[in-house]
Amino acid sequence: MTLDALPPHQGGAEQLARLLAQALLAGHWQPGDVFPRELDIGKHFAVSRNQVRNALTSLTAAGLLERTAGRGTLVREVGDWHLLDPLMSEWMTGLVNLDPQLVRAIYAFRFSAEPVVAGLAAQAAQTEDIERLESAYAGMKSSAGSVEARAEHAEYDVAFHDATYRASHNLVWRQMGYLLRPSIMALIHRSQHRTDTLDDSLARHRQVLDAIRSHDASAAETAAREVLRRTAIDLGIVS
Amino acid sequence: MTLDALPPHQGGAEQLARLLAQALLAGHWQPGDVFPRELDIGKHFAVSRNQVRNALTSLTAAGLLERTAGRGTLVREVGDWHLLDPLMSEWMTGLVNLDPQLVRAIYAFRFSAEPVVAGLAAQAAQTEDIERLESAYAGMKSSAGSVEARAEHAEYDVAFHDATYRASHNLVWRQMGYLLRPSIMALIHRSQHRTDTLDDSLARHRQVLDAIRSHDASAAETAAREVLRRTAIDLGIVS
DNA sequence: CTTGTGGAAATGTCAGACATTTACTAGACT
DNA sequence: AGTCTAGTAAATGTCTGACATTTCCACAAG
Repeated sequence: MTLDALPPHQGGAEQLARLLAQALLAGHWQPGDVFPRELDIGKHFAVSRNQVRNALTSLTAAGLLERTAGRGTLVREVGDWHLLDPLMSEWMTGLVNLDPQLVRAIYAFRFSAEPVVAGLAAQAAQTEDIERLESAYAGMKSSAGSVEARAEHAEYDVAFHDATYRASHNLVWRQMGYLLRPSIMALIHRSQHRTDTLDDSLARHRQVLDAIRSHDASAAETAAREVLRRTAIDLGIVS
Repeated sequence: MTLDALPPHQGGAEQLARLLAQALLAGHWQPGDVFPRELDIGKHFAVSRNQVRNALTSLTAAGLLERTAGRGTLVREVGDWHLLDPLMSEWMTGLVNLDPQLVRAIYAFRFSAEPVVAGLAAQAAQTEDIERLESAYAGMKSSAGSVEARAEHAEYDVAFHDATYRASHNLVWRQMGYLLRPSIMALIHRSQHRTDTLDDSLARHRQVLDAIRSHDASAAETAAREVLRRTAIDLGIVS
């Protein structure tokens, strides 16, 4: 694989990093492939070697690449990617054709984890957590009608789930909020968002909110599972 | 806080990063404090500005620091730390006096997550997963007797739990194996490792192994909970 | 067949100058 | 007095060129 298929770029090393990362995430290179050399990348995109090195440092930290002096830069296999790195979430979020294997893996994780998190949230939620959830829910509701507000709706959707993770009041679970954004964005992108499915999704979110507000852990668990079942349908994972 | 209290260092930027990170993790600086300037760090440790910048890049990527041109380097608050970053695990592993709040947070996470993971592992485990678990269990057993083999025992303990996460065959859960090392190391460091508690721990691990081997998800869940109850006692979280 | 030696090619490191951003200070003007 | 506006200092960010180090490979000597 060469660099020729990649679009031009404009801006600093972060833009370059995003560009290269998304090419990797889209599978333009196979695991074990040698990645282009620093100087070639710099020449192709007309940036300094510094910028290239900064970008590659990010990709290496995210587990996408493996660099060794003398040998060059190799592409690591999917199992080694740091899916929980916030940078990864950012890169995945803007990607339209995310690898279906990844989408399914993230969904499977959420399906096993989020009920537990919702249960913890029901136990640990404070007033401010409830307020965050209510505010996000209200946003989802108000942006549910129009088609052009689907980006806004997605943001509120992300905010709702992130608020759930934060409400667990656990430092580790809280970190995983990052993972939600690409998952939900993929959801929004694939689903048609017909009015009935949106209403259904909204109702299920409300169940979660109510259960957490009344500190009912087991109700929160089952309600979270129901939300994710709806998600699975919209993602095309089950029918 | 100044740099004077830190031990000297020897080696590349990674060593320096570890040193500074461990100082941060130990709470030598408060959130919001200004971190020493690049040139001062370089002067103090007699390294080039490049090394310092490389080290600080790692700390920034891990969410420990926030850097802005003109203002300087600030220490971020605990909630922003990327606890799931593998580098963080590496830094925490070698730290003797880990913040008890962190130890408890990681333990609470494991207590809520690991039963689920064990359940998934029971459903998804292949032959090679079982073999990994058995090999780790055998290592734990063989190194259980002697006191001087406690480091070796810890490695097998880590390997056992890591194998459990891997056996879930989920790309996201698999990433979390990193988090186990500092947790288990803290455990080893604090517990006296008397023979009876070791035997008890071993027996509970065996329950998990058996449940996964026989693909009994709910048995694996309860067995994992039992392992973690033993862990909680040894960590001094409950009595 | 093995071993060693040299060179090519890649990433890693260094040093210095310069750019950019930020915060603060002093002064002019109203 | 108060407020806006240069101007300056100080920090991180960037560029450039040279050099160091590691790795691989080819080729020749034993």
